[in-house]
Amino acid sequence: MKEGPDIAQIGALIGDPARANMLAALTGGRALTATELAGVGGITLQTASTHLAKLEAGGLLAQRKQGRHRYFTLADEAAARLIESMMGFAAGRGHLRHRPGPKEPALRKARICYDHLAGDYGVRMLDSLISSGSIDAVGDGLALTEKGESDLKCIGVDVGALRSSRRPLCRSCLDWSERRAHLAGSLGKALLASFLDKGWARRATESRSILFSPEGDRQFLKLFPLETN
Amino acid sequence: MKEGPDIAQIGALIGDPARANMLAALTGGRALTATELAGVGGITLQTASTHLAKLEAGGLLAQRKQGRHRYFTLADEAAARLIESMMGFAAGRGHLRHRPGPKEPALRKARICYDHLAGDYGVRMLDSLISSGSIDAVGDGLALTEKGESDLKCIGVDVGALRSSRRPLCRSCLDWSERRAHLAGSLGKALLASFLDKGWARRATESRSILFSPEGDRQFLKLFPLETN
DNA sequence: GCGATGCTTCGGTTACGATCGAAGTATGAA
DNA sequence: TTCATACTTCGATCGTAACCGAAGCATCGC
Repeated sequence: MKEGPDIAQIGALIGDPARANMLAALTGGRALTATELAGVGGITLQTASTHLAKLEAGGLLAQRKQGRHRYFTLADEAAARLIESMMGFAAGRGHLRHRPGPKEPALRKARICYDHLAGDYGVRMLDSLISSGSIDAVGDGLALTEKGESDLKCIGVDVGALRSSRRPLCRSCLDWSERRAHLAGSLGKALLASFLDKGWARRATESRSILFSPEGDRQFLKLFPLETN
Repeated sequence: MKEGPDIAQIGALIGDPARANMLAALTGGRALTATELAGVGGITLQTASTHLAKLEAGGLLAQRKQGRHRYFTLADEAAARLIESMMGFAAGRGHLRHRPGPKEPALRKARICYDHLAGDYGVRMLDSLISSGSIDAVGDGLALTEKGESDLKCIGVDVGALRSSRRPLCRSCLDWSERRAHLAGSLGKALLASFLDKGWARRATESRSILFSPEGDRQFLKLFPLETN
């Protein structure tokens, strides 16, 4: 025994409620200050400071000093994916932080997941891309097809530029509210960015919700129709 | 805030060293008794009993009563993948339970990861299957090709039977010692089973190592040659 | 039936870490 | 320089949960 990686350390880091709340908040993709994170954790600034130091030492967070503020984000995509996968598992086992029910319908409809679209709309988008033949669900993974590449160009997403990054283009991410996969990876990020850019939707200020305008809603639903068979 | 799944609960479950050790031991795929798990956790039977009850309540473990023994396993593949992904993350951040170095070379060479082959040999096998065209690494996932299906039939792995199960055929799993992917899923399981079946290798009794016989070693290396370019 | 083994439950101790008040450091504004 | 804001470090308190000894069930072998 005593061989292999030590999962107890990160487990313990995530295992504290205040820290878990901060991590969950950072899943929103925004950089937050220590004071803001103390708020979401429900603790004082001093306590938050020690928590944040521990999370950073554990490799879960990264910080960037800017003036007298200190902005925290999840350390990288690996950290984000770990938190997301824990959320998926927890949701599957019914470990929820609130009484179940439609507490936050907006959140279930569309929200941000690190940097891409999740919730009902996220799942619908991936389903639609697959049924239209833009994305191949082959084996356990996702791959963009040639048709998909040209279709996306029409919406204004330049796939070529995305390919140059080291980050995978398509990645499937388990949605905790829908219990199904939605599209992550640099393509997922670019798509969400384009919706925001077009003014179809905007980020809520206090929550992870993505709020679609009536017109944006119409466009989105037209662009990603549901399979009808 | 307070929306979404509660990751603190499972985090705390995994965060205790004794529990983490037990979970890591169960990654070996074998069902273990409460007494055995108390041993790997370094605690008394009473303490282990309460830990195991908590892990089961949290949905991480399943138990099966057999006579006066109580056998524990990871609850399902989702639980196993969660533990594996935490191991991968922990290893990437240098959180190891022992002083680094070649402590357990056998373990790094070949070991069991829930139910499939991991370590150097596991990574080599997947690389070889990809470069021979048996498996397509498309997008972020893995898919068996027609060539692969017929090739595997020659080694005595019946892919048709595997397809009928709900479990995905190919799945990539991050190897914590090699920091690269190896093959999981029902195909990964079937391949390891066939090696054991053929007598090429056997499981170590006290560790997660897979021990290849000299002849098995030869056969394995011949069957899965390394790309030489 | 009896004793032995495997495991659980109970009770009490103990230690670790989360918490906050208070004081200290750094950056910016005036 | 002085004051204010953002954050860290120190010190002390306090609660929770890990832990084990002892006792209680359940199952097996005889």
